[in-house]
Amino acid sequence: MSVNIYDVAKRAGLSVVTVSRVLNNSPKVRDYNRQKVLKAMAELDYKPNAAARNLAKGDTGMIGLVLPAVDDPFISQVLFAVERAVRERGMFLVTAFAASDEELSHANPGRMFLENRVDGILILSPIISEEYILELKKNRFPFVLLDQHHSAVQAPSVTVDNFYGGYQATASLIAGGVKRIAHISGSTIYESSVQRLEGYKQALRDYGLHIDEELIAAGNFSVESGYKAMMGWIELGKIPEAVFAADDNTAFGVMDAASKHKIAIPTELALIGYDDHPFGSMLHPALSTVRQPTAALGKQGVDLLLNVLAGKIKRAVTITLKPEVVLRETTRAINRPSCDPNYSVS
Amino acid sequence: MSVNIYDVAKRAGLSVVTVSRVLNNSPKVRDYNRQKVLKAMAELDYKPNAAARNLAKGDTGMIGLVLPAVDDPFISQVLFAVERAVRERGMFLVTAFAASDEELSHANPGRMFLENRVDGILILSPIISEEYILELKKNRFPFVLLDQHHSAVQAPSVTVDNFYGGYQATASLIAGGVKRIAHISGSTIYESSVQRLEGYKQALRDYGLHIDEELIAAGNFSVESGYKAMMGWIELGKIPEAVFAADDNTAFGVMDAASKHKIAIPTELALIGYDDHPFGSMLHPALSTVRQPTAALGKQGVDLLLNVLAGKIKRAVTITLKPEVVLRETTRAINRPSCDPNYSVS
DNA sequence: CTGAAAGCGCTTACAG
DNA sequence: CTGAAAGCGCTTACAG
Repeated sequence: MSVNIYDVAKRAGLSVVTVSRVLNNSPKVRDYNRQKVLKAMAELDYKPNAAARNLAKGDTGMIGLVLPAVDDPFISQVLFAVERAVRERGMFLVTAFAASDEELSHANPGRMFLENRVDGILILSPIISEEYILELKKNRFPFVLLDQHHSAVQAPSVTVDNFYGGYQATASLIAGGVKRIAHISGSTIYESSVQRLEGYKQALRDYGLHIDEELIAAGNFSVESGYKAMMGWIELGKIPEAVFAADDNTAFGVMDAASKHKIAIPTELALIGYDDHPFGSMLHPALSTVRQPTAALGKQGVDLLLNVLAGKIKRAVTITLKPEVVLRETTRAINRPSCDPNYSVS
Repeated sequence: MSVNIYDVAKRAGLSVVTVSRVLNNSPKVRDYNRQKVLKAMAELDYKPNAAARNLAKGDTGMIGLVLPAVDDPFISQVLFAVERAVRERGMFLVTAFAASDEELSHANPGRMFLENRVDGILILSPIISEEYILELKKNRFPFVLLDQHHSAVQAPSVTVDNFYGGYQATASLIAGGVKRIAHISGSTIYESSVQRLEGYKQALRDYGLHIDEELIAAGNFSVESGYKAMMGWIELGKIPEAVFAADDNTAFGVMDAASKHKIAIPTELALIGYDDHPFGSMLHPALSTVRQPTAALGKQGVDLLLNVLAGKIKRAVTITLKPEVVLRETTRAINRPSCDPNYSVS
């Protein structure tokens, strides 16, 4: 129907093999001939057919990304980073969103590798069944896990150190001179939530502070859960001096509750979130937070998958990235003696 | 390398044609034979090769979506809807994010159709050069515009009625009994911003209210622009009774400023946003807004593109969807005589 | 550096 | 309802 490699070859007065070589930037084509081919291509408005190419080469030039259908800045940022990395390598990104865990584990990614649609897949999801991963392994379908921890199954993955993030967030609060530091966790079915909580506890211990279970509230990464937790403490008359929220959404809820009850931030209540939600920097006061290395997560995930595809990876490698604390206005100045037990805030 | 249609045919004791028919759910295969093929496929763990299929059939089974690399609930929701619609039709979604207008108009979508990677593309972008669309038309590459208006170029598209949305938002404020209604616009390089502004003005006119240019601020769909606009009016001592913000981000900025200056919402200031950002319903008070028909936009966009691909569309059709006002707590009760000029709020 | 030939794994008329 | 044959548009050894 449309112009193909034979048309180009004929017009250039050369063979299809040469045309193919020009297409693939093979160095062994006489420059004079290369020009002839290029000219013929332009004149005929030739567009290579990806399907034919894939069939002949045995790959698809496409990478799949399985991710939750959730409007969340962390997810979005990783998605952008993955797409960019894939594009920069001349490939394309096929996205499969999963609205539910069920979809995630089965229907969606299944379709991709069952039809050889993509060369490999990246899986960005807080939860995914181990059986599913085992099936991927059994089928020898190349994949890389993003921001995911599986103790039982060995698989190539790129993760972020949530324990470190929780620890640093808490430590930066402590450095501001506060002592009664609360935490509102994320859903504890997620390993990341558990790790952030553990980091929080460890920081408290390391600085000789008491771990008060009443100041640890169960949240679920939502504005609402932050609001409710804070309201709970207010009603109890047990208002903490500082809150480490498991994510920025939760922190926004805390700010909302504090605002409603005229609790001044950061003087009466210091606050730090997690994820560096774009809103955080625009609020008054601007929210301190822990920034995840989303760009690196996406890029390194793609690189790792490409290495798996190239057969360069022998065993299950795990790359661990570190998040970074971003101090803005909801935490107090930290250039103070952070470990002086006699120091107290005026 | 892996098992192909011949292996299946041999094992089933039938020809590849029959196997192919089973693969394509052709009705003219004796059920007994169909079972034999299915059994052979299962036993061999056969996976059809998409590239071979595409090459033989002449299509790719993939739809491309070009969209801005922006973390915005409207964009995300349309993306989810498009992916779902594409998936429900047994196809796959290839996403191309554009970080800049330059990327949007050229590099990205160009790659998709230049290599016949997808059967057609959907373009979701506030701005896109007309030359680019013209080029798509010249190349006869199937595409559909989403939420985009081009006066000069005729193209199949699905849009949302922003004039209507702006009008209804303003009218619902008026119904609450307020008179001095301000507007903070979106970037006016976007047609949608202009339309919302026009709808606002028309509503004011229709209800006999004065259009005060000082109460129309230029924003840019950001929290910051809402904050600044509101702070501007506060400093001027010219605080409006109500604000129609061009989007929820802008409205959040207004809430932030109001909270800082202890301006009570909705009693002292009524407020309505646009887009139905998930945060809106979680704030206290919960934000009234205008909900965009994102699910329908995505679904109908895909349907339209599929019709274009099937050759069912003759000329440039434009489907226009209507947004819907969602009243929550930042606007006042509307069961009041909305058009009574003598009515005033206590 | 260039090209003839075979092959990638399907589908599509066509004939039976 | 079933199958032999040709074809989709490329790439890859192999030979020269």
